[in-house]
Amino acid sequence: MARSTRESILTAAAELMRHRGYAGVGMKDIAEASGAPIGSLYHHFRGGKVEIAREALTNAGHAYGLLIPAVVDGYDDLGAAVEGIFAQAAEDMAQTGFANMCPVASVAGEIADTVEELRTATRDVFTAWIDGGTAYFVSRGLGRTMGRQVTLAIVGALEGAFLLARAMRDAEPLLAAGATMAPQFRGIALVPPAHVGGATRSVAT
Amino acid sequence: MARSTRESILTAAAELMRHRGYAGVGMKDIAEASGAPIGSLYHHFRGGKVEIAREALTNAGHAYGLLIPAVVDGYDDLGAAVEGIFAQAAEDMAQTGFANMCPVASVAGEIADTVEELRTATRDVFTAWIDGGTAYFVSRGLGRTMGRQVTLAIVGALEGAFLLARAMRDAEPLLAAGATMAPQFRGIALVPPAHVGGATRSVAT
DNA sequence: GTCTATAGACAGATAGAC
DNA sequence: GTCTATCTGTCTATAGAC
Repeated sequence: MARSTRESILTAAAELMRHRGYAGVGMKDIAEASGAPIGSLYHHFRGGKVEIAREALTNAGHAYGLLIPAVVDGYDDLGAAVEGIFAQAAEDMAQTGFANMCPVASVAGEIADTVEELRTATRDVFTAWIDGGTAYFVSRGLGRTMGRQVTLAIVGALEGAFLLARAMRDAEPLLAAGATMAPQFRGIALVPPAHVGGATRSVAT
Repeated sequence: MARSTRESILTAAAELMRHRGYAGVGMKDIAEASGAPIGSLYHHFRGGKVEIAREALTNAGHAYGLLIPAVVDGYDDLGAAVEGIFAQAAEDMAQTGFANMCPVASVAGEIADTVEELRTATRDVFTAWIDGGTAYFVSRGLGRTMGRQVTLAIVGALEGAFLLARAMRDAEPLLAAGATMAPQFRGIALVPPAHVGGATRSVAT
């Protein structure tokens, strides 16, 4: 899965931080999980823990940014698409024993006021999601303003519902979010996706 | 503000964890911020850091659970109320320099898979919010099913939008959430609140 | 570029004087 | 019930052999 040492360090860090956040993960944990000794971590990432986290979050963020468009590709009605996103998320969560999907969210709340370099990293990930989602919805025929608002609402509701679902070990918050947001958009048509299709959905990091 | 030593320890812990999460706050930090020496922390909380966090989160959770009903009290239309909640949240956030409103959310994502005692504490807080919110909306004339779904959706969307807003240092996610959810509920009437009025909105812990 | 050993600071927790 | 001194373990980071 991970060819280089560098890569295995990043995937190990992302996986650990997804579960335990930033401060809860030690360099020793990352070393053990990646199979690399501590020295290698500092050899590949001279910036230490912060740099590892920054790159791990950025990589994971890019991967997760593809998920929403991949799911929406299968729908031609915005309301149905929104419902599908949350239903898919609920299913994934239940299958993974309610572990959070994305390390970015786990870390973002913890470091927003303290580690500026990581705050900007999470901000950049969120911004990329929102800009990318907006562009995607525009390509599916929505107006730019509406595309952006829908993307912001979906991403925000997803992250919050994940938080509740993890703490409660129950998918109800995700389903309630979908059920509440979807009717609003029912009847709004999406034009067929322009690209050929490629992107497949993948849950694991 | 905080009379007893015990109380000042809990408010200091809640305030610190609101900004830095659980693992990011040390006992020494709590001691310094509360004015109590380390020994006092263990005298009052034999369970150590976990017990302090558990009680701090529970207390803060109760306080924040009153906020949504307090805001909604001022509205007689569900759509306007939903919009009001997010507008209010956006205003508060901007005023506090985008610090998260509630320590429960900051901590919940970090410990859901690792510190079971704190996970149940956050779960209990969320459950109390949802049950309390449902009961409140029922008292305002909504059906139980809809009241619960609306509460779940509001709480989830709020937490997620807070996360985005903190990372981005921008209130747009909160406003987008309100704008997206509100129209759905416009025209659904709320009967006047039963109680006399008392509860005033308070942002600080 | 890989890996070991360890420095130096700090964590959570405790004992016990007052 | 308050507070100090300290124990033990772990943290991030580094030095330097290979």
